[in-house]
Amino acid sequence: MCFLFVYFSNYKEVAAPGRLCGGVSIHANLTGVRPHGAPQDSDMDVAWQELMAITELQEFQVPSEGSYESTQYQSVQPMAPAGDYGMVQPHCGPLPAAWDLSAADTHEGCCYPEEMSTCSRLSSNTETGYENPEHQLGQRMLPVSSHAQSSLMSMTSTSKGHRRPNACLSQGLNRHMMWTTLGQNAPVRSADDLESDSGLSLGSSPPLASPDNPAVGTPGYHNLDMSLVYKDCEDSMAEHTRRARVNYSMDCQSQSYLHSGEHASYFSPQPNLSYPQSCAVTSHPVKQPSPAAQYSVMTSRVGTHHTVFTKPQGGSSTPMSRDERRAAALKIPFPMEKIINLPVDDFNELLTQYTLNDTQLALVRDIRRRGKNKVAAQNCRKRKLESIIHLERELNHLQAQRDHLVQERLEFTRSLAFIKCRLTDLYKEVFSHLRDQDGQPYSVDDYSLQQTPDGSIYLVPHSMDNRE
DNA sequence: GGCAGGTGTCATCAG
DNA sequence: GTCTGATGACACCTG
Repeated sequence: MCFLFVYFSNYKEVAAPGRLCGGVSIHANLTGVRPHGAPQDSDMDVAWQELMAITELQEFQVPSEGSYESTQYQSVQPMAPAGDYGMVQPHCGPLPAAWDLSAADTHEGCCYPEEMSTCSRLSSNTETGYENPEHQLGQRMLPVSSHAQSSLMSMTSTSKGHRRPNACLSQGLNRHMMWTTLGQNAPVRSADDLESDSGLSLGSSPPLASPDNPAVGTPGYHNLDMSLVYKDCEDSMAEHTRRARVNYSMDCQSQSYLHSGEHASYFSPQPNLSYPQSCAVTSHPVKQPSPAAQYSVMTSRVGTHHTVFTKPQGGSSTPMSRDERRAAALKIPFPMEKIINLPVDDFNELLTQYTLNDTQLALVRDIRRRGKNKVAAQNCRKRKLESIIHLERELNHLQAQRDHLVQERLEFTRSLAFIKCRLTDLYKEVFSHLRDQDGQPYSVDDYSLQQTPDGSIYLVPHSMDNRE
């Protein structure tokens, strides 16, 4: 046995809004005090008649002037930049001559004295409205009448004080009282009057009166659903709105008629979708950008950041939303922005400053709920899209990483094959230099080279390999 | 008319 | 128990 020593080489990552502006009120409309010189358009008349046909609405009495006139201006506290209420509408066309509000008595008892025609307001007093918070603060009105305040407080006192002033109002007996009071002449709606997406909270609204729902018709629970009130008045307004869409030349009139022009900026919980869309526009509708793009984040209270959306400035021909129409119909004495965006404590405090009936309170709470949910849904969808984008980016990154690893494995495989080939060549070369005692070369078939731990290389016959 | 995207609303759940 | 935000589901609208 010979010993050979062979050496191998090695391979080697968001105020108080303060004083508001005046305007023609739904109250005036509903009580038959048609604004002097109101538009005579037949469509307007139809809408008017539809409104007047709502007996329930006629029954709504504007609370004593003390409760509205003197209290609605009472601000809670500075809340939002005034300009966010979007009272500046530079593109408003001429006010119809008939709308000389100064001569109209419809302001008396009007729950929306702030809803003066945007056009006339702009022409007469540009500082009115929300543009000037300091001015608004200076115009705070007298506090709520003691009667109104005490009555409401007595109804709403809870263990949480102002925290939930009317938690008991939106439920239970008070609701029955409400239907009893309001349900005497509820119109019967046909099935096709119902919107499939009614927008009414089932939890806060009474059941619909229908043959299928006999319980509703029992004494003390008259067949009035809030949706009837909502629906009937909103139907007429919606119809009006649809017509207004068709005929833009009616815009100015329609806004004055239903004060939608002001409502569009005053009652809209959503962005005002009217941009420089002048009343003078008479034909082509203006393409509206995505509402989501119009939301903005603002600070409503000093030191506290609240995410709220604000209304873009300007615009007066945006159709009123359902909630806007409902709020208008029920004479909710504060803007949608407040209803939706005020912190809960401020919101409850606001409610204590007005005398609202159960229907109004329920509507306000529904509006607040829907408004907040709307924002939540928008945020949710935004997060969803961002999440999708993030996942897509991560997927792309992981695919790239996978491709890189596959490529790397391929290179390692090639390298390994090369090394094996090289080793085979060296093996053969070593064998070619080996000779036995007789000077004869060793056969690769009969012998193999093996290395010991100490680095020594041995020539081992296959017969010995088999034994091991 | 069908389709896709956007939006509002409701129901439900969790904190 | 109530309130509120998040979210799925649905309906509607629009291009």
